[in-house]
Amino acid sequence: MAQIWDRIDNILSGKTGEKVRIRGWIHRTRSSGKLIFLQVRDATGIIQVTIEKGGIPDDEFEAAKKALIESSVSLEGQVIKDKRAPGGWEIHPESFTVINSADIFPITEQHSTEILLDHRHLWVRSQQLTHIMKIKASLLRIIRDWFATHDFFETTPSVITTNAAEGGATAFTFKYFDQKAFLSQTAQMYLEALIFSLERVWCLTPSFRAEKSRTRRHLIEYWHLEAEEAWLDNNQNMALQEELISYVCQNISTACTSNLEALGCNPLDLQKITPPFPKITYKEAVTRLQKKGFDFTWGDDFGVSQEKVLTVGEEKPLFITHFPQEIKAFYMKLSPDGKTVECSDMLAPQGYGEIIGGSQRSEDISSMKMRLKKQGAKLENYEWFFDLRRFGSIPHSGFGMGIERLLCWITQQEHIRDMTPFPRLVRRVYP
RNA sequence: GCCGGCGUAGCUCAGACUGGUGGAGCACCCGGCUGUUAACCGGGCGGUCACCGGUUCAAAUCCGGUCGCCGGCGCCA
Repeated sequence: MAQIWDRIDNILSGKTGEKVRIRGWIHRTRSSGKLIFLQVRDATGIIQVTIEKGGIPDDEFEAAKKALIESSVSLEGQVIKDKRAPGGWEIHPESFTVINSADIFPITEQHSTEILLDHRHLWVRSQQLTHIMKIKASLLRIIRDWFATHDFFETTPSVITTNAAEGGATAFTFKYFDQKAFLSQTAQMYLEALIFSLERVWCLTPSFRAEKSRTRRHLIEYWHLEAEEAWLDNNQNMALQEELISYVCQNISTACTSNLEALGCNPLDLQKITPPFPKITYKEAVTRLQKKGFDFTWGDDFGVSQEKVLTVGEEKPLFITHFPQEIKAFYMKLSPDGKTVECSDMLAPQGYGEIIGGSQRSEDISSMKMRLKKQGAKLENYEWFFDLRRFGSIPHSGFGMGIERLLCWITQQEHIRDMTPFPRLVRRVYP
């Protein structure tokens, strides 16, 4: 027999009739003897259920009174508009069933970071993480929309590889039958191979970095969005990035208004993110830092304090272009000056850090080989990559974005670990 | 990898400086309460003071070591 269940968000917006049937979990519970107040949660919201002694059969009343937080329940009753109820609406049940009477829930109002991470499988039920996961789902949907309407093909490269593109020292290695392989740090090289048939490609894959980073901006495993575009130079590459980020911010602002507000964000701030974004060269950034008293010379890379100073007061993300080749990857195209590369980092405002790194790609095999040798890389692993320059090479560019970094800035949260349900951190791989 | 902080009841913490019979709030259980918003009131349950060693008549407390967790930096998205 089919039963129709009402959604709590519909009840709270007054869209359902007077009699409703819901199922969910007890979020909070209070009792004053002959009156029980339950906050019941489903995937769409929370509503107060008020049960009077005598309003339902006595055994159901006693079961409801005894049920602890996170017990699963179903009930049927009248919807009443009442100012005293959180949300303005409540249900007065005629029948009430405890599906599973929960054990004592280990997470209470007071809790340390450690306990929350140890009980992550239960903490994912929290309002904070629920709002973030809903926004993340919207974020991914909006990104797919944008690429689909800009002539990109979504592709599915492997996350198992023999080249550690970022140098090798920070890649996870594992036994691949009788060979050694790495967990991917980037899909970029594979995307480059795909532009020769598809021209504009993108992908979303996990990337893995075996760096012992202990910061609020790092995950060992993160969702990496990467795109590669045939025929585009670095300026056109940046134009794509600012369009994409703006589109995402505009649409998140309207699609996730209540979730953003629940997290303490003002959705209108995201409306202000429109192209173009400010752009400065690495050289200008160095000058700015020196003027502010930093002991910083050409060739140094920016640390956290430098990034904060450069982005302070900015509403929009900031592009920094043309870094010295020595501090950037071997595959970036050398600029005409011979010292810098055609690249750009997009820094989020308020010190949320680099959210996108992009560049025009080198087509010069010998210069790439020279730079790889300096890193001590094994050139034979890159032969297939050089082949891409031997068979119809063209100008092309691409970029990579950390989804969780972007989400952390959009939701203005403290720590990147809350941007993913089961964060993998240096000292934490369970649960 | 470097620097710093923390570890006491299921949870959050006080007690440590100045060694002398381990505490509070929350959770949970029992009782009371028909409008609660982290409800409230009364009672109860609850401990290898992270672990190992040392000093001492006596160690949660002082000393040494180990382990675990958190924060920051570096590296990066």
